[in-house]
Amino acid sequence: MRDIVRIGRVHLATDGAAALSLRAVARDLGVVSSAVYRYVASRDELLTLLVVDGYDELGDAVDAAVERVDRDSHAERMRAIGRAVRAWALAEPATYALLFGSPVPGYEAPAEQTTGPGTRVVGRLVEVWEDAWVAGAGSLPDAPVAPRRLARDLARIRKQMGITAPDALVARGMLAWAALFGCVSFEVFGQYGASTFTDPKDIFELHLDALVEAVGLG
Amino acid sequence: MRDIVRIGRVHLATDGAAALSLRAVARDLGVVSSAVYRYVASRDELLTLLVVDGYDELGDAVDAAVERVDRDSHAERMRAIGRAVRAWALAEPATYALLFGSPVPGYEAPAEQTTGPGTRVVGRLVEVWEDAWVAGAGSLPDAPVAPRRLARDLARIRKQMGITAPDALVARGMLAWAALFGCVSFEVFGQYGASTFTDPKDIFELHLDALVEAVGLG
DNA sequence: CGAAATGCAAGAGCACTGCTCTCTTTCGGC
DNA sequence: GCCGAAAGAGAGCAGTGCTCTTGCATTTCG
Repeated sequence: MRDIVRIGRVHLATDGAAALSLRAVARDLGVVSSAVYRYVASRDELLTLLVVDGYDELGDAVDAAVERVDRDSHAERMRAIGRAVRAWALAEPATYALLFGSPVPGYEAPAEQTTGPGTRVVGRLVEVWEDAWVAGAGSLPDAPVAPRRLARDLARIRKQMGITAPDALVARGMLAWAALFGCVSFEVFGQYGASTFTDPKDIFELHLDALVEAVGLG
Repeated sequence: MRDIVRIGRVHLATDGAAALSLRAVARDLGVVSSAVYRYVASRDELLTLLVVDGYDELGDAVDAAVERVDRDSHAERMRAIGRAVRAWALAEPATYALLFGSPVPGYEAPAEQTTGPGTRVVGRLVEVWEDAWVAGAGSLPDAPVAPRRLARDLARIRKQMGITAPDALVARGMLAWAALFGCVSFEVFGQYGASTFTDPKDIFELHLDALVEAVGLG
């Protein structure tokens, strides 16, 4: 069982998500294909196991990185999260693609199992921003955001996550969140072009600075 | 031949990229599978045709949108590009996923055919920023960017694309580019969560404003 | 201690996939 | 009318996900 996930991860890293074959996993396990169906209901369920596994690993990496930084250094904590996401994504591109790339066709990750681990990263980000806000370290206006229905949506989000930070910070946070994964995806998926940068980390650090500034932690 | 691409697009939209089957396309075409191989060398080549097709369609959509806006309204031109990308992505999620999502396993888009159409969107963005810069409409410092090797990379990019705008604008432009696709991907791939926003366009417009501001066109 | 019940893996089989090969039909130019 | 090129048909190979039945252990119960 544990072995199935382990070998599945190897295949995922080697051949990618859509090429994940239960038969091949069974072969590597030295067992016939029907035998693994005793432990895993379907290929999709194996995919779900790998999704959860990936979210957990990313979450652990982010947790470890953020805890190494002083709790009062809000900007640096945010940078640590960004760097951890990027480093993990570059180390595990196939798993990253499974989590944040195009959905695998015909496969829908069951929400009850994946939303928990899936929100760990954004949860950490929100934690940092909220900390900065209550410490008075932010520099964003606390005026409510423009369209009223959007303000209502943001109010609901604030309530759900227990945030006291104002609309502008929540909205900017979502942008920074999406932008962070946009940058990482561009780099992992090679959208920038092959040899554009001598060291891609340079431009990432610059972007990270801009995102820190965008949420008022400059 | 044209029919193959046409039906391929239908299947792409219906079942997704990895489920694209040459046999199914042949069936819909009322022809046996081997007959399709007279026109398309492999499944990967069909995928490449669809990639080029998708880039072209997105490029056309962006071109049409940006040309409807006055050439001097730089911020509004940038917004038009962003809106066009989002609208097209939501209308053609499968093709969008093929272009900007996880790479299809075992398939590498041949650069010589795809880089041309693939750079149309970013080319338009660069055009807008460069226009704004030469018109003196930007509000970004023109100090060179921090690490020297990054400055060299950016200088090479400027030369390649014929840009006169300073490092800071080029770097911020790349961030805005990645952030734009990050936002769109989050929305198309459902990373935000299912029913977070009453109208997702609200938050997108807000993010668009922030990106316009980030490149100094606020 | 022997028998029954249970757990687990094997193997065959179905329908599908990409792709290659050979055979046959069809159609246009001379 | 004929001949060659073009294009579809069909069989076949190796792979896939998944189901079902069979057989072999081990464990539990009478």
